[in-house]
Amino acid sequence: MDKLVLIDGHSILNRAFYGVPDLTNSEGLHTNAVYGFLNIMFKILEEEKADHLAVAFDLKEPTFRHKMYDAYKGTRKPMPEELREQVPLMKEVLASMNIPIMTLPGYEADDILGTLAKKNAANGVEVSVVSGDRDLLQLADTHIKIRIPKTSRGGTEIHDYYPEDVKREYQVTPIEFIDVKALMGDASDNIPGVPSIGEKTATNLIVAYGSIENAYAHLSEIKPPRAQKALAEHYDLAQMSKELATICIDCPVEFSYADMEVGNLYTQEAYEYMKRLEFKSILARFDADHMAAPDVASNFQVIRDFGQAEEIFVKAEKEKNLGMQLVVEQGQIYGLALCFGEEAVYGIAAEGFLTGQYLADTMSRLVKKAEAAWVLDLKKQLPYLEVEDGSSARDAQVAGYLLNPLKDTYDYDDLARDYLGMTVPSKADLLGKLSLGKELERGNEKAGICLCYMGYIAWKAAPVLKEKLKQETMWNLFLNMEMPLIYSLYHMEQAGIRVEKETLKAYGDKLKIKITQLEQQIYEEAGETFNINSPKQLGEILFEKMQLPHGKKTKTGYSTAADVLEKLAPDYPVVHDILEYRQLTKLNSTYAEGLYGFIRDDGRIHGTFNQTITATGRISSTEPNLQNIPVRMELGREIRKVFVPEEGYTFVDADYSQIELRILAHMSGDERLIGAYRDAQDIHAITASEVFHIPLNEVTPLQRRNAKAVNFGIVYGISAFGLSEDLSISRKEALEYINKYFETYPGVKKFLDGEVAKGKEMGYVETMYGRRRPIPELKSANFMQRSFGERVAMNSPIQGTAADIMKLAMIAVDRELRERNLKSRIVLQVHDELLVETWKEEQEEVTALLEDKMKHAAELKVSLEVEAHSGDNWFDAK
DNA sequence: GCGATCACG
DNA sequence: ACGTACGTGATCGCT
Repeated sequence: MDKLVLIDGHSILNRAFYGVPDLTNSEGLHTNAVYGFLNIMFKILEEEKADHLAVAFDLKEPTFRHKMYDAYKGTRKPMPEELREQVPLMKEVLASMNIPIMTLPGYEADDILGTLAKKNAANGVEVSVVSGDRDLLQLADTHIKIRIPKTSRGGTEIHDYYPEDVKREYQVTPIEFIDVKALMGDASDNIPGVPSIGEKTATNLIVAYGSIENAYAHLSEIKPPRAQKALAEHYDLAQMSKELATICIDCPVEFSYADMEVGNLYTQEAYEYMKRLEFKSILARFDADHMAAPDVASNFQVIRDFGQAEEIFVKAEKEKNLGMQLVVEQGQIYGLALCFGEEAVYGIAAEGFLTGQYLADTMSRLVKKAEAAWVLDLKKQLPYLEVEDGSSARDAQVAGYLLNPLKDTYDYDDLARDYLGMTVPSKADLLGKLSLGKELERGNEKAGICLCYMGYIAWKAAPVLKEKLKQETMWNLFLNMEMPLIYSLYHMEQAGIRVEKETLKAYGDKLKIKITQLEQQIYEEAGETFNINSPKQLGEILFEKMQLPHGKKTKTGYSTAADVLEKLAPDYPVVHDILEYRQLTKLNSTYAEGLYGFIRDDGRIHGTFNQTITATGRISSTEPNLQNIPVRMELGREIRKVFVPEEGYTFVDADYSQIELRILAHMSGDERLIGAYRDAQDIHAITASEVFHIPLNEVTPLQRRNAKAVNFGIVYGISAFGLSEDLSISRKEALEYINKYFETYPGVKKFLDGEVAKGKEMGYVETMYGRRRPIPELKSANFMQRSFGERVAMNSPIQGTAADIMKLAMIAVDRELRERNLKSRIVLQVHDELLVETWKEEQEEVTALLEDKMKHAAELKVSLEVEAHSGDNWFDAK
């Protein structure tokens, strides 16, 4: 079937500009609109499998509409500079892909689109018109689909309109839609409307009469009288507006169907553009066939012979800088990558005399001899190496994370792209879903190439990463915080935490009994059985069948979130039961059953602590997540009783007291807040006392609660809306609290404003230790995204500095435990808390050590306070 | 694969 | 006017 896609150039560019967070390439060019446009275009081309495509643009010169009406578009808002500069760029990029760009003197893009759409549809072509502008809906027809991209959270979704869809949404046909628009006017195009007729009245009139002309013919019947009078007085205006709003479908545009055929989009020229604009995801579309990338892989050598490997190792021993990579999967070693020059790139497979153990030992030896041995994901390789804290090993992925913590992955192909300007095939490109180790074993050539790339890129990117880290003053952070942390995290993972398997099972069984009871009760109360876990089904039962008053709605239906249900719980027993059911099923599936599956034969859970995930510098925990074990609710908290120390050991748990607020006091330098911490017993009460001007001993529990919420809000990047939600008060009241807080602590206000300003100017904010968080959203033209950026600018330096201090404390504690040859070991880190499995004879020493190292991890203008408790399970040690 | 929900700091 | 508190991960249902 013949298919044609027509794009409204300015409109989509505009959409993309406001929908995509600001992007800038290294030359400082703004690129977000072009990027968004291309993504929409590719998405549609793929969806439609269209073979014909063209993009229409407006010209600057006046059109027939201007001749008709002087003010037409005369007062249109000027385009922001960041967008304006992207228009010519967009055209160049389209031209580089041989996509026709259509303009026509005296006409707008709409007219070109209208003409081509109607003409081609009449010839049996299926036409899609892509625009952000709803005016185009008038073009919808049996064979013309209007496609309007909407930017939503996840990305862009495209809404499609055939005539019946227009009717469903606007109650009128596409042709009638013109009349509606003419009656109500359109400020964005400066089309005048009939005074006092708004969208509702206009729609009603056209639904009733079909057109302005026919409505006028039935003038005397028109209700309300206000509309009747308006139409009578302004009929000529309405008619002119209609002419202005009508898209021309027979303008003299000369593009034939054949002119719009899609050729090869992936030209060398286009490739160069995508590279220059740094559109990585789009570059990925240009497969290897279209690129003339230098063939680095021709130097790669896959080694399976012991003698050859030995010769290489002898050479490698003399090298200062190495790139290496030990391939380990499921406890087995499959190979070693080794690189020390452009022509010294080796992938050594574990085979015959080249055993895994031998390769690992060789790697350990080389790490010891080298000045710097760069690898990817050192922590994963440590179990097989004799490499310790202070070694020459450097992790290129962690370096990549410091340079840009917002990325999802730091694989060798990412590093190659970001720091070497090279497009190399990713592991998935080479092997798909196959495992590298297994393919290496099978002798798959591509696995050898993949292995070589790992070593090569680690080696090649190393000096670039080092230089960038130095330039951005993060080299020290890298070398003295992130690299040592790898070992602390590794030790913690190796240690694992003991979990009483049987007790956990019993806990789960207890939950399951109660769950079954509740389930039955809920079915009875609802009068039918359904899946309580399905928000969709639950919403229908509660808010349709049972007719409970609904609160918020989500995109997909009624919200059944806890905060909504809690409001209903006092009045409806079934809601109360559902809330309890939710709580219990959560505990059972995520914690009881979830954790059970992670208990290894040694009776312990060895989770993974990730160092390159968070935007702020915190670590994260997976498989399982040991940083979100319940504590706030009593029943959930019980689960901590199954986390126990080994025989002869006890738990010592130490956590920082309000570390983030203390950091705020220090970083802001606010004298009053610092003063508050000099004799801080209860910081929230002190805040209440100072903000509300009342003696400390007269602070009511409510005032304290409010002050606490404000303190939290400040750390999160305060907004009146957020605070009002949290406290269930009006926005005005929330704003008053905030203003009072800032009057009391002007230094804090100054600091937070300064961070936002710094973020806007530099594009990033930083922690006390120089860790950066880029905030592209701050430059967004979209209010929501920009506001988010502002909150992030206020929060990240605080949350990130707390993370830094905890990392320093962790490293210090771990080192000290080892240096003193103590048996005790850190088993968990939960952001402001360390849990140490402590040899009973060492309890006193370890407690003192923990307090000392944590308190003195940083010297701030206020003291860092640490609370330590001990117990024979995690519940009791809190 | 994604949204809704809910567990933590 | 816009529509939110900051940072995470696991599970479930559903397309």
